[in-house]
Amino acid sequence: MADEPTLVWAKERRSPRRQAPSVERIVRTAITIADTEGLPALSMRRVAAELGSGTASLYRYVASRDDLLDLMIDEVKGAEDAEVTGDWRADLMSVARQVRTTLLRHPWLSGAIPGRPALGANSLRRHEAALAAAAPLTGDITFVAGVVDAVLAYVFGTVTQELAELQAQRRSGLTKEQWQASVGPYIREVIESGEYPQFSRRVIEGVDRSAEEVFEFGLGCVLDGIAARASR
Amino acid sequence: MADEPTLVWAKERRSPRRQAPSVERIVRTAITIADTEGLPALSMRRVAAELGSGTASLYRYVASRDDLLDLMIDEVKGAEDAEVTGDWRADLMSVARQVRTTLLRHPWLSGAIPGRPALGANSLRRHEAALAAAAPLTGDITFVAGVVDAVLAYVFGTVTQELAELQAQRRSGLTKEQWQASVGPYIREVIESGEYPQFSRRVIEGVDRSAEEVFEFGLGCVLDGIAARASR
DNA sequence: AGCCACTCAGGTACGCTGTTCGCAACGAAC
DNA sequence: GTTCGTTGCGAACAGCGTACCTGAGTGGCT
Repeated sequence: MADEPTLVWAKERRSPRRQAPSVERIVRTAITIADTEGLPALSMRRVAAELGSGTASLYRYVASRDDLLDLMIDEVKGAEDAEVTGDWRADLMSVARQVRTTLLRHPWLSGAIPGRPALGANSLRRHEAALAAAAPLTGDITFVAGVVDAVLAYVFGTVTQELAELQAQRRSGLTKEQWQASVGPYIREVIESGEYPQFSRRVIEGVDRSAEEVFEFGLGCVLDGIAARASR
Repeated sequence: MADEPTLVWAKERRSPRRQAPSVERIVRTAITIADTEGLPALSMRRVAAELGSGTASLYRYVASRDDLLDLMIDEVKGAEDAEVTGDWRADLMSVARQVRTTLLRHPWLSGAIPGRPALGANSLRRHEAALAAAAPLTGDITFVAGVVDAVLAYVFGTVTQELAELQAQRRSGLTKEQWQASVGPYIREVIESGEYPQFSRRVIEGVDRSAEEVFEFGLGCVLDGIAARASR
């Protein structure tokens, strides 16, 4: 302390060793960024900036951006927690609805999942819960597995469809009105071409059901089919 | 009003007076690159190199990489061509199988679709075909639309699951054996933890069915469910 | 023939990305 | 006090999408 530099401003700014960004903080921050700004906006620099740390520091905790995505996916799946009542139909519906909510709450999720096996702890827990829900159907685990795969596949598929328009809208950077104004004429043109009679009927005559109703309808179909097969 | 169309398909193609790297050649080249090397390897420079042209030249025919992806998706869907016999079940199965084949033939497809509305000419044609296939079920177009959405959602979902492991394997750059050797111990550990009894049963007792069988089983469920709901 | 208007290929450059390397600063152990 | 492993991170690299601009080539006009 004796020979402290006399001029404060002559001192270089030594790195004050900021607080360490743990894996969990990194993942959580990445998730909020992806939630609010979309997957393309999620860069390592962006995460580091949000955390107030250096970019390179992240690589002490996460091997790569790809790994970070894997961690994000599993983290987000951890929010689900279904209880098993023994009524396979109700339980599977509950699992399906939870998966749907998660996918909708994190619009980037459906785009991040393809190409990655779901082997994280939370993915496994969810899978386990789904299997347990379907287990009362039969003792044949192969059948149960098939049922679970089918239900989860359906859920992922519908929600992906449901999100498509929303995502495209966001990507284009337009407001909802601007978007519809730019899509409308194209659709009208398609209809007027006369080449897509069923599609036209769907657009014109079809009742505009909410995404939730569409989801429940399809889910009902799948579960009905399962019930039919199980009782054979 | 400046009606700048946001949809690629709404933009009319300019007619190149001179023969040059046309849109079709660009799209086709991009598809082969994505097929053989994966989506991440698909860069504008890579496409230009393959075509023997300058990178910047591509932008005369394609507005952006994103637009190129839209065009690729629609191009690839053009290969499908289902005929309608009037037997809704057989016809829907045929549509479903064709969609599956397409998704498998182009492993990048399932990862490129999320976030994009399917409004291209070929997407519409396929949707039209699916609606026509389901039309004999009932006169209620809303019901028909729901059915088609459910079936296509299921197909997309299962194939995405089916591709997950394959894609991860490719991403890791390992051979099939190396991959299995690296995953195996982890799975064993998961099983031995005892926390996932149903999952363990599935792995140990479950019959290992082929991807095709899994697909057909789930498809059967969905169609059975539809049949049950239609007859009510 | 000479000129203009125009199209279009493509080199260059900018700002961004993921990721690596090596150094500086620290806490603990000796 | 010295050493040593650990940790934060500035700087740099290769590669990306793409906007800008130059120059070459073409067709129609005078």
